[in-house]
Amino acid sequence: MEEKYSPQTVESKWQKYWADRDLHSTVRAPGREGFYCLEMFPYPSGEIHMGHVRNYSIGDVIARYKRMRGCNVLHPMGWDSFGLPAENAAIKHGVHPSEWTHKNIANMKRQLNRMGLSYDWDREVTTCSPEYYKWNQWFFIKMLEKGLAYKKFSYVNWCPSCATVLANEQVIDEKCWRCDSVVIQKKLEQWFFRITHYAEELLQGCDELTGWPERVVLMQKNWIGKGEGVEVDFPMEGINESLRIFTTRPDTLFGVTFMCIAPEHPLVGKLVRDKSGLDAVKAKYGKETEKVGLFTGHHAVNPLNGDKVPVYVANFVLMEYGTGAIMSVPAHDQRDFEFAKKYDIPIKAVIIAEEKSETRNPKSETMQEAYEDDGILVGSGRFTGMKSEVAKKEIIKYIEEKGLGKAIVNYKLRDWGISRQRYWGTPIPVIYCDACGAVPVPEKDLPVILPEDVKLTGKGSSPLLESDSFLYTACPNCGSGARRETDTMDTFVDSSWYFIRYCFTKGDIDLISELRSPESEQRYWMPVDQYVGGVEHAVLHLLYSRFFTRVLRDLGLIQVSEPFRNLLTQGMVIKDGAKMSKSKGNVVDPNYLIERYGADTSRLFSLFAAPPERDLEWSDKGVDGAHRFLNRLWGIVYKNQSALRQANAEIGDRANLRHAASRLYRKTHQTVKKVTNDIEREYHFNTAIAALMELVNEVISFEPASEDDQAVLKYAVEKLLLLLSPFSPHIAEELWETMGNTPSVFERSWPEWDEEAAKEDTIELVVQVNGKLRSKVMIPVGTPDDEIKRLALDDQRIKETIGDKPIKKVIVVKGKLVNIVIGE
RNA sequence: GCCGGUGUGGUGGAAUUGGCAGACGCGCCGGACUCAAAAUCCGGUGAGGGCAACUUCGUGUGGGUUCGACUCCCACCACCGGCACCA
Repeated sequence: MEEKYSPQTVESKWQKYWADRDLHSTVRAPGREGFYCLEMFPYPSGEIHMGHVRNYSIGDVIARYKRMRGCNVLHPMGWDSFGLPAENAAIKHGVHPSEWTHKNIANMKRQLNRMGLSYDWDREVTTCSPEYYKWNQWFFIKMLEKGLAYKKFSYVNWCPSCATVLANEQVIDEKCWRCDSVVIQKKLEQWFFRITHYAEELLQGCDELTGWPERVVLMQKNWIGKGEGVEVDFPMEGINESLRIFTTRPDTLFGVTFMCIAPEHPLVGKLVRDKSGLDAVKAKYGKETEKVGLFTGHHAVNPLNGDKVPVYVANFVLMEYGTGAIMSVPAHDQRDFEFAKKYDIPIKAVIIAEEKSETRNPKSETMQEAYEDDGILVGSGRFTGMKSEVAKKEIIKYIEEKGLGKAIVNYKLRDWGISRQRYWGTPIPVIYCDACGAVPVPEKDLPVILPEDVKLTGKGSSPLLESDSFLYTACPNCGSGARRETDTMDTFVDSSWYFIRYCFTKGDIDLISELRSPESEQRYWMPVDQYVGGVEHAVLHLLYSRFFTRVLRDLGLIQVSEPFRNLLTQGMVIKDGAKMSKSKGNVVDPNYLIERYGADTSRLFSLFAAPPERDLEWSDKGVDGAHRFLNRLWGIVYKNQSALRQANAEIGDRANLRHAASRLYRKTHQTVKKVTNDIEREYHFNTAIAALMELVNEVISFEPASEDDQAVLKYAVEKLLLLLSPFSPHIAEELWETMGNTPSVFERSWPEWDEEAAKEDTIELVVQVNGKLRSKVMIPVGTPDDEIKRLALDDQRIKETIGDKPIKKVIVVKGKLVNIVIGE
């Protein structure tokens, strides 16, 4: 054994050992409890960053811990390898996206292995390989059959100068990221996935996500945005039309004083004569906060009270939500209130607060702002006097009975637009034939291979239009000349089901037969037991995956509805108060860190500096501290190596141990207990590591003087190494072997603790007077309450504090403290 | 605006059920080793007062509940994140 700890030597030795023995590959073991541990796979940008180090260290601790607890652990890794950066590199450097991507994958795989992560590479997934994206295409075709995929016109970001579509991320301050031209919205025909079909189920399913952080579940609920209300038809006066509106506040129906419709509302053409006025409203559509309206000259009739109200076209009414038309109640909606003030429209209060007060119940004429709360109805015909809550139900009932409208549920969730006018993605498997229209590519012709002979210039629209061999084909229906769809799929499609692909080994498998098999591996592994990743995916990826899981379930391919049982969202890595980023120039390069300190130190620090879900403030000095800790541990084993090798494995009668040995023995059990509980309880690795540091401190101050002492020392160090191994696996293996044990440490079980051995025999009893600490008394564990009371009152300092004041009460908290309450 | 989160020493963070606030690490101070420095090791380290024993204050602010509050309740402030004309 070297005197000095050399991470490079130790780490490469054990990485080779693990690889040679295939220690991390997993096979299904029926009868043995499976545990599927998954971290979000990276985009192969070329280099790993500190966010990866943190994410994958967390996942690796969980995987290694669960293995030692006897679980059969599936811990796979792969590459989210379609996407824009590859294409940008091609435009900039002329290198093919495929070449660029595969080079990056090779480099990043080497880096991940250098971190000592326990992945089963036999299941590696690469989304840009035809054997993977073939199934994107297969799912697409099935979804098309089921009506879950469809095509419609939709707005996209369009740069007029580059003549191409931009992803939202490429639009910066409404300008093109490359040429700074103002981006416009262009209407194009796009493919969509009907995620709204599952809106209600995805919302209901949120309640089952008990292993997810509450805030993520909440974000999903808000994103789905369920709104329960009613649709009501307002007949138009003088023309044979009616205006259908949606409202969640039917209790305010009697307060309607005007109506608004969206500029794209179908009735606009019929109602509006003033084209320039309409254009003015359209110009202010969308993001503008200023409210602009145009009176159409027409009126609608409130079917509940017969009121004639003016109809406006307004810039703030969205065509995509509800019916694209609203009833406006200025007295009870702030936005309507502002609009009414601007255009001098009457305000009619129909709800008053339950508690009577001038400020809460201003007159309609003197209102300064809308009263948006619930209350009691006034001036609302037969519903006057009802509480809002009751009135909502009664009015909906009335409307339905009279055939004026119906109760309805709306969601903010929109269908998922998956078309991208980009090259580096999964080709959408559709062929356009003049005679037959849009025809799906038959299953037997899958995959539709992404062609290699494409020049990427960044100019023009979809790059696939450049490849004649790809573009021109025969119609699968009639055989006549046809063209392929040139759009590719959003890369979020790739990541919506990769966790299912991991259930099988890599290669060109027939995924569908595998899934359908009654013996299917997926039945054993799914759902993912622990998913670890950044919170930035709280809605998109995590929602799409939940959607896809349901789609696959309804196709009869999988059995679960929810893909991820437990979710851990780790915080960002921060330096100098900001997220690490190249533009801020505050990045720390993991390669440098690993080269200088080793993987064990890097892992240890990223786990120790903060609990996983919180942001981690980077500290170079903190890394030094973690490194010192491992050095100290190395020193202990080096200094005591012969004693550790030769000592008895068995400890004699505990009662015969001298005080220091007994103390260390107890501390060892306490540490096993604390580390285990900290990992089990929300993965609090930072406090688990702190406990290991405490044990190391104890071991260092322990001087073994007898055989019994040496046995205790050996016992303590062995437990210490087992407990440390998930965090810093290489050094744990090395020292484990040095002590004369057979590798691998990971083939040992996680240590158990003995509750009796962990117990202190004496405790320091805290004595308070009126809640203030006044003295401490050493007492044996198990001292009866009466005795504790007597000891506390007998204490010299307590006697002095109390003096001759009357004792009102004495409170004894078992094993902790005594509080003596005295009078003045 | 709506929803959520977080506020604790010089600093990252502990405090598991309402029971010793500041575990562990960093930094800093002092000491040992050294010609010297680095590394390492040992000791100290919330603030104020006191020679000292000790004592007062102290977990964003203000109130409350309790024998006892970082922890529970009410009101407020600051910062961070998500959504945002959603009818």
